[in-house]
Amino acid sequence: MKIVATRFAPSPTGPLHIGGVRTALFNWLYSKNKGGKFYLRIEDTDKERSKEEFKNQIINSLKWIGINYEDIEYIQSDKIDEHINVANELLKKGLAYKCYCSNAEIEEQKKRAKQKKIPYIYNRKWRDMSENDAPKEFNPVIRFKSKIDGKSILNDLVQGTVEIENNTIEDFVILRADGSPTYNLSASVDDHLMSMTHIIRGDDHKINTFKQIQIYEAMNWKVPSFAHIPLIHTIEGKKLSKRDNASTLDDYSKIGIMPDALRNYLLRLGWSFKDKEIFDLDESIRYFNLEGIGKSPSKLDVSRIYSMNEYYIKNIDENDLFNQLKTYCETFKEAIPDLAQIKIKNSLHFLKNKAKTLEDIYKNSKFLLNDDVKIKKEDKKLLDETAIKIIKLFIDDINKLSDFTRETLEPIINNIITNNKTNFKGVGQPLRICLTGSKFGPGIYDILCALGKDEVTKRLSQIR
RNA sequence: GGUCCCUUCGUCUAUCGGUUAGGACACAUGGUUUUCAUCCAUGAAAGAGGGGUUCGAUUCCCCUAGGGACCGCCA
Repeated sequence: MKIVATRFAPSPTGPLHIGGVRTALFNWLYSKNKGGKFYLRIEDTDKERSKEEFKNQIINSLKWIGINYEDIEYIQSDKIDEHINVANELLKKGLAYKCYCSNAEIEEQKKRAKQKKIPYIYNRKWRDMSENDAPKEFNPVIRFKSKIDGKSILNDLVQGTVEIENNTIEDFVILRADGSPTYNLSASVDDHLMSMTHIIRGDDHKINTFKQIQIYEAMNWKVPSFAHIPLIHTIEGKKLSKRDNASTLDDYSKIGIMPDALRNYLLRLGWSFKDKEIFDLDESIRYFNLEGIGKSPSKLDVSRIYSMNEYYIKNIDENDLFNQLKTYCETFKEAIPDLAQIKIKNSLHFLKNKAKTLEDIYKNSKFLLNDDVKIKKEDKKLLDETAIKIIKLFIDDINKLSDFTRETLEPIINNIITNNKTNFKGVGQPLRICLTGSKFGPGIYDILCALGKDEVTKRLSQIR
């Protein structure tokens, strides 16, 4: 039994978006589930548009979400010579041919087809023409001699049996006029060279698959299994593209979405395992299969990403959460000062209760991060005479306290409430504003205890 | 226009001929929490339409409608 090998083969012509990440995830999970290998191959044969920065973005995205690939980094352009050799071999075998049609000629045919409203397909003009008739002025392209009669059948692992009439597939170009290989050639040669057993990719590749299978067969190579997964659609129902906003992993990491949460979300988008919603990493690998992939495209729902992230915030180990928060703050906000680290770590149990993202936790913990409290004008109005009076009473009361805990603070606040004929809000709100600079935030006892007696006294004393 | 694919609550989905069509997110209401949120409970919410096959169809088949992908010397 051959070991399962899958790959993710993006082209570095734009940032990797969330749909591509899901394709990578499915490939990775499938191979891990089978105890196989997973590779990354950078398809950079479009020299014009391929950029180093995109390649790095792709690699960083995979790293961030935890998809690790085999060490060997495949760069498609390294193998161009081998692609060309295969083209020449096909030529020699009579399974490919030189086509001397000019661009203008092809364009003209396309235009005519459009006018007549008939589908354009290259007319195979040079398929059987002699090279003696070839014009000398320009270089030919090499076209693959595609099957004309009958139909081809693809036993797709997701889509089932897909049939297509062979005459709808044209004699596609495998070598350009400048001698460089095209996608369908390069991809099949590379997949063969890399011994891929399963090719899992977006179903926008389905037609390519019929072309590529023909190359495999022409070369007498073993044809891998194919699985075409439905694309992810935008909320408008269109194919997700690089231009859509909130589509790269960076867009999510910068708002404080955690990799595991996004991985879990992406896994459940278009794939299911009974009613199970939460899959930790091990479970993802253990349960992943191709049978669970649905056939219809699914829409990206950001609110589910948030709620998944919220679930992870509330349920993962707090040390883990803290480390992720620390990295997040360093990267996107401000580094957490050493002194504040322990305070925040100890306060995580309540800070995270109000958070859907790491950014929310950061905002909730701002009052611990720096000690100068800025009070907004509108909030300042709430600090009227009675409020100030209550704060002063509170300072006096806690002064006597040796123990600064919820248990000792509760009676103090309750006393102030009764003595001043007010309610909890009447005490809690001014305290909160003075201590944190905000009307909203963690519970008042949580704030008090997290800051400690000295800091509370200090902050409250500045108010007048 | 041609080829191929898809169609269950708003969204992601469960159901492998017999269910009061289930769950999750979002939404609404109520409760807990002496703010906000969390949490808990409850509720509203779906088989595109039409034909078959069958004792019985969401499930199998066909047609229609709607949606999508592809149709490059891009990948």
